[in-house]
Amino acid sequence: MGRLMSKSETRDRIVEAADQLFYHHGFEHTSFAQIAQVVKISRGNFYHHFKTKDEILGAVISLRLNNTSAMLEKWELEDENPVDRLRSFINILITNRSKIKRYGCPVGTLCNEMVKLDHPAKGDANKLFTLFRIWIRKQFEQLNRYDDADELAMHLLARSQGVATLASSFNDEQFITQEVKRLNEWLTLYTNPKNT
Amino acid sequence: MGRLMSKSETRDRIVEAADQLFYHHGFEHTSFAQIAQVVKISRGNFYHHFKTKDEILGAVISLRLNNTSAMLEKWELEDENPVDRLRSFINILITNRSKIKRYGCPVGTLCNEMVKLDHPAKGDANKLFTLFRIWIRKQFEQLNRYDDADELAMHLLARSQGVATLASSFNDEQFITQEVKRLNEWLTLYTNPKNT
DNA sequence: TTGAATTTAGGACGGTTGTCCTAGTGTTGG
DNA sequence: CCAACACTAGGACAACCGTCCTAAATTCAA
Repeated sequence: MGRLMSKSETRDRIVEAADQLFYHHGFEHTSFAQIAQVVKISRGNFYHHFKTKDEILGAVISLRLNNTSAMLEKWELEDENPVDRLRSFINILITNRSKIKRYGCPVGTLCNEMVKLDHPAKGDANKLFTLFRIWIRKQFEQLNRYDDADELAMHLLARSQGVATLASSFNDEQFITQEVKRLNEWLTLYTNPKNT
Repeated sequence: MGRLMSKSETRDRIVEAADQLFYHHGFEHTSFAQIAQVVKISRGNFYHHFKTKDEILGAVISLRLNNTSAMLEKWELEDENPVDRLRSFINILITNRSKIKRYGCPVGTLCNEMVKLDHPAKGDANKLFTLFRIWIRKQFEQLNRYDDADELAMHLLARSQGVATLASSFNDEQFITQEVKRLNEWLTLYTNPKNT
């Protein structure tokens, strides 16, 4: 009767569904049953694709790492100078503002949960942050901020995280716009290469 | 044999244990069994003190609201001027840095979880943020920043949240010190009352 | 066309969860 | 001292969880 799907095809659909559900409702609060309902496969079928729930989590993190890498590389190509690239980073707050308002930052909230659960994948989830950290640091280095590039990168990351946390807690989208303006003003300070 | 404890006494011990466990492992991941183990009462005994788990959550939030209020009032009395009061606020990042490194901010992470669970107590948890928000706003108003007092309050809150999120994700205590220094420098800009 | 391999559905399983009931113990006021 | 009350322990309960097994359906190669 029904056509069977290739293993990898179904696998991808599972990972994509889990990705969304983990973001919307958290990892622990998402069950196999919910994922199965979205993907429209039977609960028992999971075992054929993933041995454990943690294995799905691993695949989701891996997917996000790939997507993030691709995004960062795209910015690297599209934008002429480091400041514009950093503005592209800041601008994801605007682009994703309605989702951020509802669910916060996908990276920050996942890391938060992993920390609370003391989950083995804690370190892998953090690689998402590290990806951004290194990329931002590189931009500041290109602005000749060799000494404090990493500090500036962490600062910018933290600012973004704070915006996402408060935006979702207060359900306030306008606050995102407000803070992005501040961030862009702050970034202007670093437009001109440092002298010395 | 053993002496019975008054209802309110046991109740308080339950709430305190739950408060810690919710902070360390999250609300959903904390079970009645775990709380019972800490308080050293039987699982079935809960029903006499709390009808549901959500009721415990309500009591925990209420406790935190009281503690926070008391802390803010104390700062209001102890510190001479608004800037020093704001520095007291910033300084909790230092005071609680080892716990923040391990578990993040108790307010932010709880609100995060409530949002993901779409929990009825979401609004109550957010009152914790609002408490800080109003208090910080008041300090900026006393610095004659009538127009943007609330914006500055939200900004300061967001900065603190970002620090807590990244500190726990990267398990980095030194980063807290680093950012607190930045925050204090930022605050210096507002030392002198605005002219107009 | 036949046989092996892949993909699927459905359900069993042991464990844990929050909730709730009941019997018994300790406490206290009359 | 006794009855009313407050508190507790232990376990029943249905529901759900992640995991895993088995058998049927589909696909594909020989």
